[in-house]
Amino acid sequence: MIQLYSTLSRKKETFQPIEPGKVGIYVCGMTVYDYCHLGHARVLVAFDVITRYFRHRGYDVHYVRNITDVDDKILDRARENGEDFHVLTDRMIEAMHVDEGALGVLRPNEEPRATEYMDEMIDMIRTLVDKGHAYPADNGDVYFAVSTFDDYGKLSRKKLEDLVAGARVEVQEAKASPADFVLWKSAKPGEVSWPSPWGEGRPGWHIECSAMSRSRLGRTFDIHGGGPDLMFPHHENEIAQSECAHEQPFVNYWMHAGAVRVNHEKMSKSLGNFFTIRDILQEHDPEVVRYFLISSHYRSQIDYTPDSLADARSALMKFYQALDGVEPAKDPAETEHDQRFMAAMDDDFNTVEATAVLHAVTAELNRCKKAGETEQSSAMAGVLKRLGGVLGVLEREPASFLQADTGDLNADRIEGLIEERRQAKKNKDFGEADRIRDELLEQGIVLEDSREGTTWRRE
RNA sequence: GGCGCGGUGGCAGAGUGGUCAUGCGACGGACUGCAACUCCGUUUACGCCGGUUCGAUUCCGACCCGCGCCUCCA
Repeated sequence: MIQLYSTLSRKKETFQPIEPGKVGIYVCGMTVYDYCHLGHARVLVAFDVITRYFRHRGYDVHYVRNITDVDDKILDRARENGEDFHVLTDRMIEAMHVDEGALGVLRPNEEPRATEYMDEMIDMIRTLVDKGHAYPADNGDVYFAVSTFDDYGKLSRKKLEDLVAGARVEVQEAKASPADFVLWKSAKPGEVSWPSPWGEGRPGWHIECSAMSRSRLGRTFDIHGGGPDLMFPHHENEIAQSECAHEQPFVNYWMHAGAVRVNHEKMSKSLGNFFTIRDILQEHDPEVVRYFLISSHYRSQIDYTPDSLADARSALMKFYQALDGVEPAKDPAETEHDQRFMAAMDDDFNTVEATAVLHAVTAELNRCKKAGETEQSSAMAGVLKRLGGVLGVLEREPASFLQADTGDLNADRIEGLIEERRQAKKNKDFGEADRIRDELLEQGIVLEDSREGTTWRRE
């Protein structure tokens, strides 16, 4: 039984799928006007791990993650760049796929784009207008009337009175109430637009997720996820739209990832302190970044500091060193480690406890290797690969991690020096042997002698 | 101001009403030509004050501190 924390109830609940053995999950993805940053990476990796684990547990997962490819920020950026907005969004979507691929994020089953669902959105807005939940305003916009939905605020636990009274809600004369939000924005001359019963315009941000999730997963589905800052207003508004249009529950479980901070400050677009995935991958192995992200619970806040990836690197180094030189068994028998791993992941996807299991397996693997128990070593390596695979790590050959990016000091040169050193050691010229080792160490190459010979890795 | 989350050992970071987190680091030992890796062992925790309890880091209340959302943001 998988327990997961639902933002709606603010507690862990036993996951009960609508259809036995199946999971429908919708996650709010990117607005594609810029490169993905670490906050995106966190959401991408969190839900990648969650879907991988559901599959590991035998569920048939239908994972939908949308792409917002039309909105004010996109249109503004395209105008600044002097390009068609489609050119911008296509480029950013491609970049996103490259970035998430580097982080080992598997592609969702579907990635619907807002611009492909205009008819569905218009249809839903029409339903909301017909039912009296929405109204066309004098300025040509169509707004959702928040006061018509009694449950408004149930996800974010906000009271409508507070929102209306709050000074930070945009004052917009066309709205009947300050808390109302836009479903359809009328276009000014020359702006990108689509035809609608209310005139030329474009959809508001929230309606796309209501329309696309209904189209891909149905009127009620299992899990809806997203970043922490989407809870309000975005997810709250999605609930209002969908439940008013359909008169049935929208989502059974709401899941939100924790925020990413940078040097103790929230990372955000408005603060301009965000690191893109590309920036980070300039200096760090993508698997290290992924491991860093799963080293904390997906709901907790994490703080990214320039050297916060060092721990993640050490841990992966340890795993890969243990795997090095062992042929992993293909499908080893289930062990108590598997049991412990699943118990951890069943408990709201506790990747931290799960990585502790990885360390336990590694320690056992090292003991077996030391004792020369080839078969047991192979089995343990197989278990380590299997469990790592559920988290999306340890899927490479050890050498590709341990010896990655050697720059101008290539493998042939390193191995040549190792051979020179071997000769020196044979002649008991330890001074020369140490000199070669120090020379390599200065360039970040660590040598490790064992009975079988000398191996090397990046520091 | 409203709503919500959190304060764990040198650091990172889980978790639990009463024997272990885990990793990094430190210390001791084994291994090694010396190292590195690995193994064995040791070490230091639960913001503050009350309450409930045989017993609380874990439950309850107050307090202090930090953070998030309330505005585009994952």
